[in-house]
Amino acid sequence: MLQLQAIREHKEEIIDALKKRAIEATSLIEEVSRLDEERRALQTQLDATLAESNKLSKEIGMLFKSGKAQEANAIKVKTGVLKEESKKLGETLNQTAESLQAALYQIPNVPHPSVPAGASEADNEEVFREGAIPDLATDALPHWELAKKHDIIDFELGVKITGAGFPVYKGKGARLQRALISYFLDKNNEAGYTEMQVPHLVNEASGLGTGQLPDKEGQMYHVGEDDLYLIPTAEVPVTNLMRDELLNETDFPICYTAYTPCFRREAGSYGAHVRGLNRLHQFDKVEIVRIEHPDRSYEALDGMVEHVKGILRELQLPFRILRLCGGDLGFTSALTYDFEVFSTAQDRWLEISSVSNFETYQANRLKMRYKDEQGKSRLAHTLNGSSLALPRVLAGILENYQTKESIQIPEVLVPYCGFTHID
RNA sequence: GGAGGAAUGGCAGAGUGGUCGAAUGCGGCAGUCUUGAAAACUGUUGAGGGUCACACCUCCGGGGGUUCGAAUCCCUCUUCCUCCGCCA
Repeated sequence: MLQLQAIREHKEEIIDALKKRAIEATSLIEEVSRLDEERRALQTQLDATLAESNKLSKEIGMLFKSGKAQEANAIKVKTGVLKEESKKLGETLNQTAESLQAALYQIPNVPHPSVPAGASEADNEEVFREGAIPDLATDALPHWELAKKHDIIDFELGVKITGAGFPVYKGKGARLQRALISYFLDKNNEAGYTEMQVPHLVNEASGLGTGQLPDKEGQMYHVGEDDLYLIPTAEVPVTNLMRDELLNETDFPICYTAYTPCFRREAGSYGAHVRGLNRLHQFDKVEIVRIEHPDRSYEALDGMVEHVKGILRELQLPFRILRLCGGDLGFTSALTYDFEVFSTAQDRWLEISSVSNFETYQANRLKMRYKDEQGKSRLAHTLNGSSLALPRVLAGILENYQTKESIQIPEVLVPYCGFTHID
């Protein structure tokens, strides 16, 4: 959620910057401004009424104490009127505040100056590329066929017990998954991220805090009976750890990493591009989250990008980094870098990590603040990134490391797996 | 699931229906002392709205009610603690 003060002070700049997202926000922003002014006017009116009422109440107290009950009762008539008045004003004020909130929820974050304008992923900007694309045999297989050939992932079995998009990992497939999780967590720990184990279900307040609600409830599994949501990413529980916290400057940076399964309904996405591991309802991911001082958040973002780079280098997977254009940028993000691994057998790039700076957008909803040198409370910056998402890394490994008869295990993973190849 | 108790500032913890945004301690900040630090002493220190700045308003877990007036009384929800039941 954008800060009202920012909208008051930089209305034109914000409207202008949002054009990069290929949206025209003028009317929404104007609506917010109007409601904001209305709300403040009502608040002032209500405050004055309450002030008057408070004053009279005190007088009544004094009069009763000195035995002047008759005078006191005379004033009571006045306070009765004021009470009616403030009740009405309060109701109008609440309605206006709710409308204001609703309008604010509809405005996405303002893109960072470096974000290229654009309507779709076609306008994303490649900023980095590394790693040789392996020269595979012409009959190289996509991962879903490799998975079947080596009997390491069973999609049909998942369909039987749950439904499409819930694969069952078997034998060395399952062990490779576990190896990847441990390896990622170890790398993140080494880089200073504190490992956390968090709940996989969250309440509504958490979903609102990181911005999955109120807009994207269709993407989350909802447990109606208990009104809880299955997490679509560890970002939600981990970032919400600091919700409603008032931090000190010396607390920064706060760096967390967590492994969790992620649950996504992915309503309406079917077809060839979602085959195999490309898009799942349940998948594993290791996430990194940072809470930063506003002055250092972009430095931190660069650090996170370098960190993820280092992991992909060790895995020796060919990858590229994209700076997302406005149209492809997530609703809450100010700047996002996507990492993509080249899947040789599918001849396409697969997104495996997304590293973002949300600036104060999430912190504003989360009421995540810190005290600055002057003792003023200010909003912190939140960042997160996948480090890394398992299925597509697995797809990349299977496809890029395949030989005629087996799949080699990347060297760094061998100590974690306990085997050197899958045959 | 059943029966009791509790929820107060960054933390701990008092609180009589009006003078309570709230004692006290710890912590934080500033100062005195010191070569410096620690200790001690002095002062200061909740959050949000609003204002150029004041004024003023709101907030004692959430919501509602009683009252001229609620941290304090009532209802309700949530959470935590104790006991019982069930149980990985």
